[in-house]
Amino acid sequence: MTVASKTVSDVIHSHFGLLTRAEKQLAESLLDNYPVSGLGSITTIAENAGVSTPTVVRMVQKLGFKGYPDFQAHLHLEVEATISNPIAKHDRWAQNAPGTHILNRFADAIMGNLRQTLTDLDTATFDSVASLLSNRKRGLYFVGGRITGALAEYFFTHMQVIRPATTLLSSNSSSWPQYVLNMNAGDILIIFDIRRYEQEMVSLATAARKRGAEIVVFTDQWGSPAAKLARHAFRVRIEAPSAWDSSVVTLFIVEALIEAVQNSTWDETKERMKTLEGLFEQTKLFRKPG
Amino acid sequence: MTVASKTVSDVIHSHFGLLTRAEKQLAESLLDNYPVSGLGSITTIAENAGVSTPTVVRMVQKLGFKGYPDFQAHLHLEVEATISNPIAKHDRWAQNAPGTHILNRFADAIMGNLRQTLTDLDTATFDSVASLLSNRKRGLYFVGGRITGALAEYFFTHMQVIRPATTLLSSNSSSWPQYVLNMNAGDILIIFDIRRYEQEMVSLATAARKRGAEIVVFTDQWGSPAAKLARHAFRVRIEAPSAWDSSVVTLFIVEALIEAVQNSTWDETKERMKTLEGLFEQTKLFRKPG
DNA sequence: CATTCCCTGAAAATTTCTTTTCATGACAGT
DNA sequence: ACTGTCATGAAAAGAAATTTTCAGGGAATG
Repeated sequence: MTVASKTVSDVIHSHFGLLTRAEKQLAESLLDNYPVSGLGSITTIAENAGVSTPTVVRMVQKLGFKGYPDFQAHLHLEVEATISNPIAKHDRWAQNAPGTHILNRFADAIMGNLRQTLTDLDTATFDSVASLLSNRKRGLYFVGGRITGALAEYFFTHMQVIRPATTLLSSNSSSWPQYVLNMNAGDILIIFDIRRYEQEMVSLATAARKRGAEIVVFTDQWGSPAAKLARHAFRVRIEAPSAWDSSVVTLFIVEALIEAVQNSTWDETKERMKTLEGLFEQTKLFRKPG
Repeated sequence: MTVASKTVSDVIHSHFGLLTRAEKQLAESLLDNYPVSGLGSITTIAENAGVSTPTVVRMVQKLGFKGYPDFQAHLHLEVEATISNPIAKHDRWAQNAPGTHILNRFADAIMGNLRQTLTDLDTATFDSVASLLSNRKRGLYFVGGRITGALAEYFFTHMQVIRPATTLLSSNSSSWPQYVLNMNAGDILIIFDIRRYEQEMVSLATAARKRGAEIVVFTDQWGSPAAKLARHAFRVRIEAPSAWDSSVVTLFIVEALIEAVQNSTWDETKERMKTLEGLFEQTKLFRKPG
């Protein structure tokens, strides 16, 4: 094979599937902090990756290099190309693409959203919500709109594993009254409502409040009307260089909450997850193999 | 002497007057294309400078380094500092919270994931996939697993607005054969498969391939087995300070793709969205006000 | 349960790199 | 011109890195 035109990183990726366990471990170590991680001697990088030097030799040969020195020479060329090219000085995220590539523009926007959201976010709110969701006596109800329904589902799927009494409301508002009927005082309704706010969300929130439920809202910086009825609201920045809004930061908050809840009830959660594993295994036995 | 705070370049400059003819020659060779020129072995840089290796040793010792390896280690650190660190690391993202707050730790992790993913990502792959998805003659099929199903749904919901012929497969694998039956050659199957890879995904991918479908896989850095059958695969970093993997960066790629597709077919999409608006309005009229 | 295959790292063998030694030659001062 | 000093690189010695060999071990297969 010819290695000339492709970067070492490319070569590693294109061969990744063919690598063995120790080799994958090494490859990851190399790609982590690439390409600087490959600057040292074969002994050094073997140690950093936790593999033996023969593994290094075998892998670089498998990748098509003559030997470690050859491999390193290619890396040096790349380092040189990266450093000596002033434009490449990381005003861009994705290499080998213009700074105006959609990936780079998106990355900039998401960074800004994340920073702004976290600046505005009150960590006390976050902690309070995490604590609310950790309380197993409270039932959880998740609901999202047309677009945000997927986020609600994502949140629900995780919480369902972590704790009992979690319910995902259908995106179809006609079925909501039945869910409200089942809500008890102290239950929590988690609403995702991003702009083009859905009118029905307010009705749902009002009805839930009447049943004594607490409301947590994920919305954008302008605020869903449902946020006014909420005990806690997360105002997330959603701007993207796109005709669509970005849910990346919202998902970020959701994942952080999942971890916070899981962490605060780990002992109980651990048991649940073990049991779940068992159930999955059983389910597999019921099925015919692929 | 301590070399810690000063760069190697500084040290060379400050000692330049004390250097002999051959050493000055070597020093200039090093400063030319600094610091990359010092990456190779002592033999290499001696040759490049046109001096002998003992001259190199004598000079670096004169500069205060223990020996050539010591000298080179310092250079490596400088190269690393120059290359990495594209965005200054925030000691804390969320104000008024300790740096160890889950939000801050999560933000660090996601930033690392995003950076790493974009470094590894081939923009040509991204563009190819965007182009594939933009082709309205190709039917689109989305499928995800237990956790990633929400991502598939999110992607699907957007693409459904942007273009016709999009289908979301149920997470339940028993219904997949019927979908495969409807696939035509050239159709595209978008698979989300993150670790704890689901065995059925490979079967699905194989079956789809037999029907002539192209496969695009979203997976993690270790790679779903289904990725081997794929025309294109996105390897996304998913590590988080959590018992769960993070889907944030995956969602990022999805959103960027949505925008890329939408952008490349804006004229057609615009019409569709207008029509859709109208349909939503109509639906509202059918309902009683909340 | 035996067998095969292949990954893996310890250790040896080999190559390369780094340092030291030392002879040569240039130059300055006498 | 003689002598001492010092820079310089060839070559040897020493150290480290790289590659190869090989045996143990684990997973897959029959």
